[in-house]
Amino acid sequence: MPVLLYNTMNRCVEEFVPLDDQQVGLYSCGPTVYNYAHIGNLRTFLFEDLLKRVLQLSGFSVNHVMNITDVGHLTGDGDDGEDKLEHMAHKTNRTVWEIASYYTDAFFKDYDELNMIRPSTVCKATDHIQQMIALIKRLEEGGHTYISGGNVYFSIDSIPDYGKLARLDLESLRTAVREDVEADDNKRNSKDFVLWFTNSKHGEQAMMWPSPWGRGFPGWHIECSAMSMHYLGESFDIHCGGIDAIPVHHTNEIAQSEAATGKPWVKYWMHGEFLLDETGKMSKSKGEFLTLSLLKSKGFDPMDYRYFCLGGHYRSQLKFNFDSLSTARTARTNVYDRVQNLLKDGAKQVTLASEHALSSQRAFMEHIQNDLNTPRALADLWGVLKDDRLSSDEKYSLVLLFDQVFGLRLSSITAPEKETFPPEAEALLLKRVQAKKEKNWALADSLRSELDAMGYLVKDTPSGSSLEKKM
RNA sequence: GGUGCCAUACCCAAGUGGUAAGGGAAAGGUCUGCAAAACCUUGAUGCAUCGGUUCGAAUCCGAUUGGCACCUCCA
Repeated sequence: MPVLLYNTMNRCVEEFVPLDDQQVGLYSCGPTVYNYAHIGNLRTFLFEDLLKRVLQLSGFSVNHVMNITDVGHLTGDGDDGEDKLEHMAHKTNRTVWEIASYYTDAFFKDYDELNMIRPSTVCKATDHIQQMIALIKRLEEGGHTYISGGNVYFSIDSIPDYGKLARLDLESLRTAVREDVEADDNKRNSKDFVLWFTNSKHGEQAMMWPSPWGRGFPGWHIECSAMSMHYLGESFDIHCGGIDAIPVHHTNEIAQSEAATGKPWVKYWMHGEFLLDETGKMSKSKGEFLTLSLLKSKGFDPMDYRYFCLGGHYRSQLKFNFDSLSTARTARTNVYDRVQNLLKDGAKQVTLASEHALSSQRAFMEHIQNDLNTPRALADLWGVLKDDRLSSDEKYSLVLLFDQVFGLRLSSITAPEKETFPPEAEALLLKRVQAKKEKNWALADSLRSELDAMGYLVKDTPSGSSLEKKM
C-alpha cells in the first residue's frame, strides 16, 4: 500500500515516492536552544516522529537529520535588540555556550520522555560554520548576493521563482507589518535576507567567526540549507517543520539552496499546525509557559500528552487545555488497563493469520498511510480492543504493531503484579472482609472510608476484595 | 491590504460525492449489602447560515456569518 502525504509545495496529498528506492532522507527543523521547549514546539516534533514511524513501518529506512539552532543571532520575539541566547545568558549569568548546551540537554530530555525516536544525526549550527560559508561563497559566485551596510544579502530578484512554496504574491506583500519589526534600509528588495552579518544592528555578538566578508555570524536561514545538503545531499526527500516556517524560513531556504545548486532541492514539504492555548498561539512570553515539566508537575504522564496529540490530525490546529488533557489521560489509562487485562489472560505476541486480524491490520495501515490519520488509527485501536472476533493473542499482537506508530509504550505494559501494601492497610482490609462475612455493614463501610483516607481504594470483585493505590 | 486554514453531538475530534469513526462526559444495565471499580448498552434524520450543481452533498460551487494563523529570525 502506498504512503500518501500532504505536500505543502503542491497543496495536495500525493503518493510518497522517495528519490532513492528504500532510503528516505528526512530533515526536520530543530529547536532554538535559548529556553525550554513549550508543548506547542513539542507537538511539531511529535508530528515528525510520527511521520518517521509511519515510514519505517511502511518498510522505508529513514535517515533523519535534525539541526540545533545554537547560533547567537536570534532576536527575541519582541525584537528588542538583544538576541535570545545573549538575553538568557545575561539574565542567568552564564555564557551563551552554556545556555545552548543546557537547553539542548533539556530538549532531549523532553524528547526521550515523549518516546520520540532520536534522529540519525543531530547537528549543531555552530559546528557547521564552514559549510555555511562555503554555500554563501557559491551563491556569491553565482551572482545571487550583494554586500550592503556591511552584511551579505541574498537577492531574491536573482531567481525566477522566489516564494513558490508560500505562493507569495510579491507585488502585494507588505513589509514590516508587525509593529515589532523594523524595515532594513540596506536591502535592495525588502524581501531580500541576510546570509552573513558583520554589522548587525544589534552590535557585537558573543559568537563570531572569521569569514571572507569579515568577522561575523551567519543569517538564520543558511544553517538549514548548508547542513541538510551536507548530510543528505543536494536533493533529498522530505523537509518538515512548523507551519510558521512556510512564508519566510522555508521560502528563503529554498531560494538559497536551489540558487546554489541549480537543482530541485526538496521533494516533499510537510508542516505541522499549531497548538493553541486559551489565548491563541502558544508563546513563551505571554500567559502560562506550558512545558512538559509543568504538565508532569500537575500529575500528567508524558504519554498523556502524546495521546492528546494523536487525537488530532497534524494539519489541524489543536486547542490545548487541561480538561482536554485529562480526557486524553483517562482514555490512555483505559487503553493500558485493557492491554493489562489481555496480559492477565495470558495473551502473547503471535504471527497474525486469521483473515479478520489481517483485515484489522490493513485498515490501520491504510489510515496511517493516508497522511498520518492518527485520530482514525486510534479508533482502530479501540475497535481491536473491543472486537469479540479477535483472540487475546491477536488483539495483543495488533496492539504492539499499532504502537510502533503511536509510540505510547504499550509494549512495556506488563501483567499486573501483586502490589504490596503496608501491613496496616492489609490488616484493615482483612478486618473488612471479616466484617462483610458477618454482615456488619457499618463496620465494613467505616473500614472502607478509613482505607480511603489512607489513600487506598477498595475493590470488591466476585473473586474477593483488593486494594488499589489512589492516583 | 495580502496569504492560508477552520466551523461536525455536552466537550475533544475523524470523515472531502453513496447516507455521520473514535475518545471523554452522561444515562441505562450486569455485578454488589450499598458503593466504587470492572464490563456491556445507548447517543447527531444531522455536519455555522442561505442558495446552487447532482439520482444522491458534511463533502463540490457561490454568497453570508463567526473563528484562527502567517506576512523579516515563532513549532
